[in-house]
Amino acid sequence: MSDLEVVAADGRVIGERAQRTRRRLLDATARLLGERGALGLRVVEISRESDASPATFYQYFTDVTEALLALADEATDELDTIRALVIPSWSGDGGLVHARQLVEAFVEYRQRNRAILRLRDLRAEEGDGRFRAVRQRGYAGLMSDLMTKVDLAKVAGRLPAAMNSYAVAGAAVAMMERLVSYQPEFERRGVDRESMTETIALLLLNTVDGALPCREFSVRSETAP
Amino acid sequence: MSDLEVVAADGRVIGERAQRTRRRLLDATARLLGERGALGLRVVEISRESDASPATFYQYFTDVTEALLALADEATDELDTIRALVIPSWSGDGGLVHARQLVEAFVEYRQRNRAILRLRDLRAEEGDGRFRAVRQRGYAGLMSDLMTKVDLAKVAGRLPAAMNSYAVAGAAVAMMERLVSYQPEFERRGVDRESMTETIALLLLNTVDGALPCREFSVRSETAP
DNA sequence: CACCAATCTGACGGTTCGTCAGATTGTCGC
DNA sequence: GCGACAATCTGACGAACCGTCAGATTGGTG
Repeated sequence: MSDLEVVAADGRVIGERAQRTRRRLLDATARLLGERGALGLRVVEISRESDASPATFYQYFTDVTEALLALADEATDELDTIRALVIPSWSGDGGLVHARQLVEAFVEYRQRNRAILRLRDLRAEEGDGRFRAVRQRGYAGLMSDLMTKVDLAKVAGRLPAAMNSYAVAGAAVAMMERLVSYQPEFERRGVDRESMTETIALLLLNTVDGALPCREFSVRSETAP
Repeated sequence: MSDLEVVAADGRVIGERAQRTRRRLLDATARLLGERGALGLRVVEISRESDASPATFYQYFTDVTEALLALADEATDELDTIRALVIPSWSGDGGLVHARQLVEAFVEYRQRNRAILRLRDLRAEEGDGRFRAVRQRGYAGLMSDLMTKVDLAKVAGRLPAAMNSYAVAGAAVAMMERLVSYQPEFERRGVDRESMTETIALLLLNTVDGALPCREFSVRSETAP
């Protein structure tokens, strides 16, 4: 969650002008992160791009990591808008449509914020608790919704009861993320984006809901006793 | 593939003593990468850890990135030993056993090399062609084997023909990788590692082979005309 | 032991980092 | 319009790291 009152590095609440400066610094950080990559970020360059002095940067952030955390926080907030797409039931004929919508929205979100999300996930996996908490917060809603679907499918016998819902939901998210990071590879292989989206939507449906409703492919399931 | 003749930064072939020095530098780089993370690597520190001067480091690598590339290359080579596990057929009762073996071997490999593989994948996704090539080389074999399985399942009607085999194989790998990166989260939730492995093995089987052979869960599929 | 090639390093100019004390800017009462 | 005060910004600095020389050290060979 973003702070209601924006504060400087020393915790002091800041005014309107300072907020604009802080914003310029954040925007420059995001831009340079995209251009130079995670390891190419320099405070001097961020300051230059923001028409500010390095000292100004340190007035709002104790270091580059803190600025990146703020950006990760903002990008994470956005994901909640996608959650609504998981709510409708995926059973029946409309299931694939819903799944496709989710995949498309997720990929678009992830693509648009790829640089900062990549960094957030790296730092989280490297064990930085702050980034881990942000990532956790971002996924919590989506994961929880997906787990509900998995549990329903388990009860209906379309998925084995032995499956761990959390692992299944995690795998589902992983598949969608992979679609983003492999997109250049896909294009190199001449596979168009739509076909990829469709495939992942099918896999998602199969993984989370246990059903593969296709014209040329029908599955009949028998529930457990 | 590793160079047959180890060379210095200027391309000169180096002798035995120099190779030991280079190895010390690489080992220190790997150690520090694990401790400090991708952004905490300093040439001075690598040198200190290796009982060498910074100048020595630059005799073997033009920069830190080149040392990391060498490490990524080594870690990538290892994956080929896992490939054999994908070969046996997953159809029938033994399928789950084979899938589980693959998941376990893959997770162990990925866990052991997590720091350098994380970095390799980050740099690859950031667009660095050298890291991208290494990653590509690492996945090529495994992906190709998985795609073969997907194609067989498609022909047998257990998977929709509309699915793109490359995307399915990519999704399968993504699921296994996620198991590694989420392991701390799993543990925090009190879910034991074995249950996770089992779930991913089931998903893998379902995703790549189109079958979910479980005691309390049976699927009957009708092939397309 | 003298020599040579391979290997290593001290030391340097250049850059970035993070932190002051002090300069600049904006606002408010008059 | 004009002080005065608080908020905001910055020049400048010591410390650390980077990457590169020329020259020192090492180990083997005749």
